[in-house]
Amino acid sequence: MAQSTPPPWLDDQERRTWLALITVVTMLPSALDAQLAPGSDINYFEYTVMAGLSEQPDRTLQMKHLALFANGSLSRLSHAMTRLEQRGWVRRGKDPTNGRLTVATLTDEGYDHIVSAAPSHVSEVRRMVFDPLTPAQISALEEIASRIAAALGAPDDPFGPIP
Amino acid sequence: MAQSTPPPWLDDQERRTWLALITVVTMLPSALDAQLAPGSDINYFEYTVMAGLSEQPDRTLQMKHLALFANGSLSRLSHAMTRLEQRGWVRRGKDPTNGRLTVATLTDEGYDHIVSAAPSHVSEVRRMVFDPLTPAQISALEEIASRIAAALGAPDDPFGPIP
DNA sequence: CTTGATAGATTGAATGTTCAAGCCAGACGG
DNA sequence: CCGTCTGGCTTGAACATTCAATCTATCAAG
Repeated sequence: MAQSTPPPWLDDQERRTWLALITVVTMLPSALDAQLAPGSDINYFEYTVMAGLSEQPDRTLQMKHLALFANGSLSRLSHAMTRLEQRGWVRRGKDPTNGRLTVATLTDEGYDHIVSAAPSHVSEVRRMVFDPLTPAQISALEEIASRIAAALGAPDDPFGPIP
Repeated sequence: MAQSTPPPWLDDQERRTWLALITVVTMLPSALDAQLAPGSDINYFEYTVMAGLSEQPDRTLQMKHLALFANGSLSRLSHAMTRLEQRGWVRRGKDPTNGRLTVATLTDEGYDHIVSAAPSHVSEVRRMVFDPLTPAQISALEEIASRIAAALGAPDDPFGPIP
């Protein structure tokens, strides 16, 4: 009985799709950084961190959950926090209820800064991603990206279980 | 007459889509690197460079075109070539017909190496991207990613005009 | 010719990310 | 209690990428 072995190479359709996807995957991050840096002096990862905090009660979140939300390692977040802390946009402190947890807080200055950075950032996202797509394609993209994200091992809820 | 101003914020649907897309965009590169590094000692960018060369006549291409194909800057490529050259997988030389062009060539050792790295790489791409999707979704993704890539300013033909 | 301008490519310094090691507080078992 | 273990976080060094400066070969103009 012939074992059905997984098809080894990509066919033409898959090849074209892969090429287009990988182009987006490599160009989108630099495009986001390029838009944020001139006016706001932050990169996209730092933007995500601050935006994540701004939506939390007390604009505060534990490092671990923040890292998960921003799709980054704890180490990367820690370094980023050091930079943001030096600029006074963010603050770290021990969780009073549990001394081994660290919580990150967005300062007022940080809040002002992210609020001023947001509009042009959002409109750039819109221009690059949503404007070129039809409503049906946007809906299709949600499902497609979710499936790939799942195959990559992404957690279902970006904030994870917050006890 | 009310000017139709561009909608400032993302609605729920767009938000979910953006979240899923950005998760893919941030996780896919590290997943590709993680798969390649252990067995092959290269990152995805270096893989793309060598794979691109392997498909050219004489396994040779000019630096500029190679950079375009690999979605990277000339500087990034130059640094990568230095690393690959030190391992003997690639070679640089001046184009005899035009002394200010540099051509990159994949060596036999480089060819062997990329050939041995390819199967597991491709099957990982398949597992992460194509297996989770239906044929209709793959086809939709091609169009969607192409449109976004165009909005990001990607050239139509990844090899560009090669004179 | 000679000069200037420009495209292709390289280089080194600055910046950001990853990786591995280490630190500290609390939980757990004796 | 006391020691060990573990999870959360930080740190510094190694590595890759970006950015700006530089170099070189060609081309165009005078």
